[in-house]
Amino acid sequence: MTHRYIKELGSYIDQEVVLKGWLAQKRDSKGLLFATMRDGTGFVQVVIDENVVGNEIFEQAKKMGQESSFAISGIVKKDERQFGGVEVQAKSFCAYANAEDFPITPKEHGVDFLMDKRHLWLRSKRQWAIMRVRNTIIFSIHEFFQNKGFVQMDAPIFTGNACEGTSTLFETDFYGEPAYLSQSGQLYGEAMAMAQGLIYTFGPTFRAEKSKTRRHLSEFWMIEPEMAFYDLKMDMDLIEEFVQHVVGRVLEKHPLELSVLERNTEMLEKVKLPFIRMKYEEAVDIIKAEKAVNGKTSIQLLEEDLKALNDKMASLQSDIAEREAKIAGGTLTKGERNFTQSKIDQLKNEIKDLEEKAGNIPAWLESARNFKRGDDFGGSDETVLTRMFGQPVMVYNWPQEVKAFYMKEDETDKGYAKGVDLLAPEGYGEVVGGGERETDIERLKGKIIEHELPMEAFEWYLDLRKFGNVPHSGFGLGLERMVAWICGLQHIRETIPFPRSYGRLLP
RNA sequence: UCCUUCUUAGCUCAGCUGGUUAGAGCACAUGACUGUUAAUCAUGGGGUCCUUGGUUCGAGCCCAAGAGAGGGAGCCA
Repeated sequence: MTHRYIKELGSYIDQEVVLKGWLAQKRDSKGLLFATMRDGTGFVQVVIDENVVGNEIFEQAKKMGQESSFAISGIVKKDERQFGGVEVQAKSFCAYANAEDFPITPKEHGVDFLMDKRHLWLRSKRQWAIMRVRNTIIFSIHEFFQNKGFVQMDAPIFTGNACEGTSTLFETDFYGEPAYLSQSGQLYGEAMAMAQGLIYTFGPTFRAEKSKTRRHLSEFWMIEPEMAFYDLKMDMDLIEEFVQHVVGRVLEKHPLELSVLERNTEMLEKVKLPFIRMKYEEAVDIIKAEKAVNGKTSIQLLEEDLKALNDKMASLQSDIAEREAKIAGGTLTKGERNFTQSKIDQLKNEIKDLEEKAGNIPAWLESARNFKRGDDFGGSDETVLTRMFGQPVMVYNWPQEVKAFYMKEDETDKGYAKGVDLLAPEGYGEVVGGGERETDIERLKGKIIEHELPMEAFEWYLDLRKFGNVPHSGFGLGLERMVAWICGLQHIRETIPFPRSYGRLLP
């Protein structure tokens, strides 16, 4: 008999298999033990019957703590009630190592606690599902670009200059000289595109901002394609094809994982070509409620959302009151009382979250009303704009001042840069940012001076314009934001195995 | 950096107007139960109430400072 993985059990119905893995959860009653085994490829319930395996082995199995490692052989049975549709009836059992007092119990835990235990948290079903989806996203990104003949390149991590001159960078000592950890590989990508035509980078990126929000990490992974002979329009066409490809692959390969994550896939099904595209000025009209979408302005929609939140909170409150009355009634069994009590705790937490959300809306309303034309979008503006459509929105032709120095000015739309941001719906914000690059060397020099960047650090970059200058474009994708959006996660920290953020260096 | 909320058992939380020996559930341990899916029953162990200082006859609760965390703003992908 050969070792099989849980994932493949569907093709071994009524056959005997060997499984090796860890104990995710167990329940026992007299002579019968239900153990949920996980082996990395999935989760399956194993039933161990004292009459089958014998008293000694049964006792041994019963003693296993959560996350003990063990192997079994047994018959695969179809059972629609089970996660994955099968269960295994054990014929023999063999322990590898017992585990005691595993800290992550089937109870709810706080984020801080779980982050301290991240090395163990990764084993839980939800984290398992996220990491599987992350893997598919990474693979499908490579697949997309490789199929189109793009060459993957690695940009340096140590750099001598702050590329866009804006963000705070991590400073290190490079043989006595200050060096910075890369915040973007894009300028190097441009150089390589002039050598290979179509390229993409896929590497780590660092930002030293002391941000504590659900959208930020200090270390994250970025994908930056760069294409010679592409203008802004071709860039946008590529972005939407690319995003649709990645989302499509996840939908295709991970229905089970998405259901573990309770992801509403309806929103993902809407990621279809062509995406909504609009110029910055039109987006501003919508944010400022000067223009309605589907008969509603942003302000009306936000006010409706606020009301809906308040209604929801009121209904949860009455739900809690009802359950509390039940407990006070005193007719419940102990089990029912516990269940009701934990339900109440859950509802209270839900209310807390809703209160936080509702608390933000007035500020967002205010910021939408007072939005200053010409400014960059804030987090709330992005949320408001995509909220109007419920699908990804591409905003292009931004005021030059808010975009990086290398963005090309639109000849027919003076003062606007040919940049584009792809905003994901449901509050996930900017997932992709890109645009057509400035080719006029004099203008580039002017911008470098304007942005007060050290000219000598950009000499090599300016060389790219001196030798066979061509129109070219590219974009950058934040991997973790993409994972958060596709998985529908509250927090970006769950999207990467070991997140690094302000105040978090371990584990 | 600013605004805001929080810190009580291994975990999630309750703790009234400042008043006797600080509670619950989960988890854990022992026992009972042959089909469980966070819902069986009984018993048991488990506390630096974040830290420091102050007010008070008396502080988990009030005041001050500090540390850590959550959410938001700014900045960004």
